[in-house]
Amino acid sequence: MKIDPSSSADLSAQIAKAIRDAIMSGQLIVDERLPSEAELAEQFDVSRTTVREALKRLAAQSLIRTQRGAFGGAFVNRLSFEEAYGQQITTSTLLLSMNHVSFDTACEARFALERACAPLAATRRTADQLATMRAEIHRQGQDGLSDEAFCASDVTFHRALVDGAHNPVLSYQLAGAVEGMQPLMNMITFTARSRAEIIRLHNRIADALDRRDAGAADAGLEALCHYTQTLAGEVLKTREARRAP
Amino acid sequence: MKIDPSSSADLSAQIAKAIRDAIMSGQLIVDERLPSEAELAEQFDVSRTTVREALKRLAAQSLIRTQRGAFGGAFVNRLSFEEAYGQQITTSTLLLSMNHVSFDTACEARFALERACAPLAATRRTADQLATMRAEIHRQGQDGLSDEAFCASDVTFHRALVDGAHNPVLSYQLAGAVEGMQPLMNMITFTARSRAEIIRLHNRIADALDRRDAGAADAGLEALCHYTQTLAGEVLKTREARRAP
DNA sequence: AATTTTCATTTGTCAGACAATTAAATGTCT
DNA sequence: AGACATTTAATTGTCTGACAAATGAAAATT
Repeated sequence: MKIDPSSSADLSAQIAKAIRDAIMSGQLIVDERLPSEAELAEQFDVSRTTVREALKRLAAQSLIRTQRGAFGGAFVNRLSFEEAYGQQITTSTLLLSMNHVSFDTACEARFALERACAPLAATRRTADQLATMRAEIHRQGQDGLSDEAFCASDVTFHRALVDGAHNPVLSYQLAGAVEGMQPLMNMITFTARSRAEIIRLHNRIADALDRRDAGAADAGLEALCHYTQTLAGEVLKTREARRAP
Repeated sequence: MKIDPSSSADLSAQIAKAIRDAIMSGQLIVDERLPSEAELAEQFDVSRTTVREALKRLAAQSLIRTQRGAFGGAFVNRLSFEEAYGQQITTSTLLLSMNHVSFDTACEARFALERACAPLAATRRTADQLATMRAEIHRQGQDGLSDEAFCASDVTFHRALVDGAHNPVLSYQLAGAVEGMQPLMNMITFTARSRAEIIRLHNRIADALDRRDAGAADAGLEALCHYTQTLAGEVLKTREARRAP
């Protein structure tokens, strides 16, 4: 492996890219041990410091893991769904918060994706997922629940719905869409009346999945999407009125 | 900011987490300059080396960018859709290839998500997206096209469809689903007959979007999903028969 | 045979140095 | 005064050399 010294990029970035490419192309396979830092430093003709910075970049993407001690080293990491969820959520959250994505756009995307899961969930959902959804609906009706806790319960409810499709790839993709929206959802103040309406729609969706009725589940999600956007629209209108009376 | 020395994790990982949390919670805003490496080293009571490794971790996630020279430093980066696409694709690709995700599962997820875009694309697609789709269909019919080139054109076609929904959040999410599947799609050998059938279905979808007929577009995608899975099933069956005759 | 000790290897951290870059500050000339 | 060249200070990028900490293998001991 060699590095282009004429490139303007940092050496550590170039080395990270070279190793990343090797992993993605299959030249380095899962659990394979990379050469030691000292060996890599020699191969790339850079200092150990630079190699280490490159390895930290890869570790940040969960592409490698490191272990100290003799027979330790850096190993190609099997990217787990668990780790991938985390990264998806981090990226999605920041993407939404940093790019002035409107509530409507994010909401539309989230529910469009969630509705894609509905037919599969109607067919495949187990008693387990249904129980989670019912439990969260119950929690959402409790008195003294903060808006944050209500939103968190909402996320759990929807993740159970998505998991009902029993497709890990869908669950992974939806993790970003559902959890990434939480900060935006947290901006809404949920009145007792709006909570009641959301709970009603949640029940409608849970009932539909209970009956394995894909069409009804989809309609319930559509209604929930519409209601959420209406709610957000009202909150926004109120705020603007308060700012410029 | 302080660091827990009793924790087992690397100092650089802890520092990276502390800064990442500050960014995600809004304590550090976009384009804000972080303290210099020397200052951070003093604040966290570690060496500059360790701080640098932490910053490289954050840079790998596109959370910060660095600039040399006086008045340079590390700045909180506005995560662009562009950068997020890239990370999504990297993560999705590795996730699929490293976890023995079956073709059917990946295919199901991809088309479920894509069908979520269809109704929006039928309403909002511009002439631009339609032109891209038609052009790619034309390319797909050319003689002497390699399987890889055919797949690449397929990706472009589907991304145009997704972009037709004119929802950047959807486009971002689908980038992972569509492009992450490319290595799996590349494993299929496309015969002249199967290419013709795929082109027929692509035309059917493009026609539906042309007419702004959401139902027909959805049906076309469903048919394409089914055909793709059939095709993959046959390829798999052939390979197994060859391995154990 | 089981246990303890030693040892070599490897990553994690540190201190100090210098190169490269860059924008501001300063100086110089017209 | 304004345009241009030079200096300067701050900051990241890289290197060197060192030591600590962890860890599994091998050797020594019981």
